[in-house]
Amino acid sequence: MSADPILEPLNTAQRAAVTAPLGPVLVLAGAGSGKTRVLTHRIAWLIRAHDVSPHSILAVTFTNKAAGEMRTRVEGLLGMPPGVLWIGTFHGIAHRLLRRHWREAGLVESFQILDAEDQQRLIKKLLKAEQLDETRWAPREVQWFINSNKDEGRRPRSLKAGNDPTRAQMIRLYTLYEEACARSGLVDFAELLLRSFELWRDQPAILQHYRQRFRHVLVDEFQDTNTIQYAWLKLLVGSESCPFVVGDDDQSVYGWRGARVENLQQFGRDFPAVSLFRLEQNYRSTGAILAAANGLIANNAGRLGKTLWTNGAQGEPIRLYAAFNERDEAEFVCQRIREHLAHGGAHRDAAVLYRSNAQSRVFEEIFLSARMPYRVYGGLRFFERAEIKDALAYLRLIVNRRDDASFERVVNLPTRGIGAKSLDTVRAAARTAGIPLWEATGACLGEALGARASAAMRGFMELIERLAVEVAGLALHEQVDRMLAATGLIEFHRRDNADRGEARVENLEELVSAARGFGGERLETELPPLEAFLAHVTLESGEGQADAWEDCVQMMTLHTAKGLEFPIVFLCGMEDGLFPHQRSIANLDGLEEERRLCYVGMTRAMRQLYLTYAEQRRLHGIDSFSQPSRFIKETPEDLIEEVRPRLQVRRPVAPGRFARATGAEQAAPHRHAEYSSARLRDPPPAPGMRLGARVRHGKFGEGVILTLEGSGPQARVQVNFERQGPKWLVMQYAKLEPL
DNA sequence: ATGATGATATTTTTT
DNA sequence: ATATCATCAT
Repeated sequence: MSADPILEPLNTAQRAAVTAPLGPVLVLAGAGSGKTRVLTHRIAWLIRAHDVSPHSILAVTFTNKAAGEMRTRVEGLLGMPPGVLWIGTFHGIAHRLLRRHWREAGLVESFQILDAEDQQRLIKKLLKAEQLDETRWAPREVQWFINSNKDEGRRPRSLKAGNDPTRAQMIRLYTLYEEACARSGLVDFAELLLRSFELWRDQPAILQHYRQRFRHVLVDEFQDTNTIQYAWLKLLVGSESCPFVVGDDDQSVYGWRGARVENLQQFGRDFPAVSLFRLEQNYRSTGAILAAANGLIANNAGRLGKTLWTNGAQGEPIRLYAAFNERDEAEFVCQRIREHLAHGGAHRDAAVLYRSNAQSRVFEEIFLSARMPYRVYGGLRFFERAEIKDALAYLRLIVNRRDDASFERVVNLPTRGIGAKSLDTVRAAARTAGIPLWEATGACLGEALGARASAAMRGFMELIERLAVEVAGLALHEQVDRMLAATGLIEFHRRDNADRGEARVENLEELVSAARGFGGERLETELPPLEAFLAHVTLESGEGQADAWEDCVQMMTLHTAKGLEFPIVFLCGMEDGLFPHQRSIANLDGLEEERRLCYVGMTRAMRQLYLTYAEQRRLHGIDSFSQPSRFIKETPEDLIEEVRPRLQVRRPVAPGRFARATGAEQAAPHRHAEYSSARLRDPPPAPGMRLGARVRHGKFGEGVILTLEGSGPQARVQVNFERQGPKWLVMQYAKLEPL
């Protein structure tokens, strides 16, 4: 047993979980405790020790990356491809089911997947058709209403408006949206899950089949499951199968998009026979980093309880840097990375983590001028680029003429003389007849449409029909290539003389390469290559930037960093209002989720952890002062070493105070001591600016003065705004108006 | 059909 | 500050 590659590399707790008796298992796995390892070794163990057929194992993850990693690692353990074993994301697996059982699920065979952007466009179209004001009915909110109801398993008919007219309208829009999707053969992300749940719920024979097949269901990141995902799992598992779920309540950071941490506790109630395991030994971080993270997360109530520990060294203290402003912050980080490089380190060892994407800008500027190579994660991905989506829309029309979203997108792209009026005619016809735009257009030709418009429309329809015929039987990349030529998309962008045109042509050419490289292996349901490709690109829209493996400083949001690790981590923008974010500060749940996010950030660090904040930060064009993040104060003080204590000289308060500061203050690392010592005895810096006075700000609206510091134009003032909460402002720039 | 203008919002993101 | 987006004018 000692040379056993499956059990030998595991510690006691991991081994206990992997070899747990066949039955429901819940593994609470702390950050860096070998979560994926337990999952993959469990799969290998089932196959080897229990002679379980890979055919009867289903492993579910949230991201394609995690699914891919799991597949590779299982393959490595078994020394062969796991073949029939199903490993995939919730959405990927739901999609697979719907392709197989499209008829029973009430879909059309060639249904296409709508991504978030497509969905919003469709909603906007609906609002316009309904002549609803977009300021009253924000598309984002309609979208949120629809998606969150789907995530909770609710169809429009099961919703009650009560006496709420707003809600009634929302429900109506949800209904209209569903009808539009059905007409067009479109399925959004949430629909994939809900629809496959309903498929099982309403088709006992099909459910029975999968229940019998998947005797072992493994789930990663269980704390991120939403209501419908959990219901789906429960339905599948029934009373016969063995669910093996792994999660960490302390890393639940997706509550805002429907994830239910409570599912962890619920699992215990739904499966009373559960075996519970805790993985608390951490293999990633130093003792100091773990102690800091543990100390911070201890401030959350209602945890399942878990304390990470390590056999390793205590390591270096957590470093705290109080920057003068956001540029100083970025320069400090840059400097520290340089030192790391000077000691022989690599760029990629360092990660800059922040709460919101906007923060990356300053770092980019500073890094650029310092010639520090970096890579920003997140942002637009390849298949989300406008020109790529245009091209895909053509391909989707070739596959499914009823796809209204795609029709609208490209009917006049490149421009072929089909104007808004003609389209309105067609839309009206489609709406009254309840048919797709494509059909409606056919009916309008020569009748409702004038001669010119008819000719243009006919040209468009013939183009699609001709392409569909021409392209049939060609290799996938030739299909794409032919389409690009025939539609004139390439030509269209080539004519765009602005330099973005060139980039777009390149991207379109890249799309052809992507098609050439598309294996289409997966998906047992033998989808035709083009349709498989289209599903693939919306479900796995690919990495943000191609050169992922160059030696660059890594920059990303805290959310994106979840699941990753780096030797050196900089947690930046540690300011109240930014992190925890202003919008989360008000309620306890929101604040606790932010705290977990901070915990996630800290536990990404292997050797060194830096916390930085800026005393003054320009955000949305205005400078404001903020307090250091409460998360800094919640981190045990003895673990923190201030890199450079604040120098009074750098603070633009009253001019008279400038003379004092000398380097001598370096020796006194008194944390935060001077923060709260506001000097309230100063005279009011401007007429009407007193404590408690009401003021108006151009951007923030009205508020009440809480604190005044300093005098003259350099004075700072803290105002509690009705809408945005408390803010520090510089009097000189704030242009406050007394009320 | 294209570009200028002005209003508006600006946490986090996968699929 | 800045990006996006709708509306309007050319």
